[in-house]
Amino acid sequence: MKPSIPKGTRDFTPEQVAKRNYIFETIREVFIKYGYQPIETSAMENLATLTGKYGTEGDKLLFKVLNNGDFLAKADKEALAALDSAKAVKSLAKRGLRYDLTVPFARFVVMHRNDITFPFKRYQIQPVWRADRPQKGRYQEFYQCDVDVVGSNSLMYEAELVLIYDEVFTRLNIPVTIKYNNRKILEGIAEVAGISEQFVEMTTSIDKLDKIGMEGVRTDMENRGISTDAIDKIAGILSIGSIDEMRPLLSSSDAGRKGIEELEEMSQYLGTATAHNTVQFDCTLARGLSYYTGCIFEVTADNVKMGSIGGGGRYDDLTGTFGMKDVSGVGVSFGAERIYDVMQELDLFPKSDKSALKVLLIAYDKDSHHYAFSVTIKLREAGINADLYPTPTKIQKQMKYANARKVPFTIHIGGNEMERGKLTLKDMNTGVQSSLSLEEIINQLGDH
RNA sequence: GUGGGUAUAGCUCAGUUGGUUAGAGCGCUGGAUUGUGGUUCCAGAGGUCGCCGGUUCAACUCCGGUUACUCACCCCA
Repeated sequence: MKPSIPKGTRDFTPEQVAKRNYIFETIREVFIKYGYQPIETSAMENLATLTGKYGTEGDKLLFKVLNNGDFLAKADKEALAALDSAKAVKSLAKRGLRYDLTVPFARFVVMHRNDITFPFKRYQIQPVWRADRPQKGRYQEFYQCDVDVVGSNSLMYEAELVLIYDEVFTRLNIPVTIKYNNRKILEGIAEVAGISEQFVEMTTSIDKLDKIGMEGVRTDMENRGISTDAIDKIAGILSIGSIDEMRPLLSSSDAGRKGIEELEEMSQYLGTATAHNTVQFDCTLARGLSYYTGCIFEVTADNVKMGSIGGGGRYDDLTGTFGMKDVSGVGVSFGAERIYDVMQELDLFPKSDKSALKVLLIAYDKDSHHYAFSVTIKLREAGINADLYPTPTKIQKQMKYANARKVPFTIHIGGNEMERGKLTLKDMNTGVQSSLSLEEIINQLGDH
């Protein structure tokens, strides 16, 4: 059969894995430095845990895991006869693949509440699955790097998460803009415009601003049934750039005032820190229809045309659906796949790879091949990534292999080397060869 | 869910208004080369032209269907 992989999935070559690990490790190091602890959850969740958490659209994108055994015997015969897939699936699949890391985390918190000390700071770097139509920068299996803290209302954490964004992208050498807003400010805008009941329509529309422009948003809001009066008011407020100018316009709204208060407190915490990237207030930032209730964040790469490479915010009642009330959380996510694409485009990956092979040994005959193997063992004991070509075949062929492996050094061992007890070390970049003892070679390669 | 595009060698792709034995580059294998690679030269292996049907004397080529992949929209990371 012709080999293939499911749509929206990918294989990764050794080179790609090295680059991806570089991103994951950088993110992980920063998370740990800020006091976050790792958790992991199973790829599969009970379907009931997942359904209803992502809206009707999200439910359609859940991967279901078919029940084992004679699953048809226990299936909902009526639903099957009626060809009602949505109804029948409940009796066919009791498990599904996780859609994001936030809902499994909420479940985790509730289930382990007795073992957790709050505020609980956790990070999680794992793949998630969505049965979406794949396209550029969008896959059915992709990694999320989430960092959240639950069990505290302190706006210190909002500031901390901004600093985490700043540090990660500084370390990765990606210039970014970190935008923030507050859901309560958007609520305030809706209230002032007199369309509180159309809040969801308004935010969905505003979220598209950078894509379709203000005129596009106006017509989109019209199509969603928002009055032109309200649209004028909303457009007027959105054109404002600073929190100070916004304050008087939202003074009549409780939510609006609270939102501004929260942003100011976050700014105070941030005030003492120096960010390397642009951190700016953007009242047009809306972030879809998710569960966010307070501050929201979004990160975009400067100089590259790409969707957001990170986002997150405050959610007041994430664990509520699992029966644990009044637990506030705030968190952000890093889009590892898109970060990879950005770094690839800007050529930001480090050239040297510590995990790559350092030296390949080449033997000229059977005797020296055995000798070379013992040298290989000694090099490995000295902590040097070393490999020996499996047979003492034609040198040309062995050198070709060395090139393919992109190894920076080769060690040649034949009768001459064995007699003199000195090995021939070749620098593959310069072509320079030198006759050295094993100790000298270990010293030289160990330094690099 | 809606709408485009593509499908030919392991990979990237050519293939003339339909015409007889379907090509190139890269890669692979062997050789030129008895202790030295990235360059060069020679030779070789490798294809039911995605699948099914239709039109035609004749289909990789035209038409219909189908499947897969892909891009964009919706939504999202």
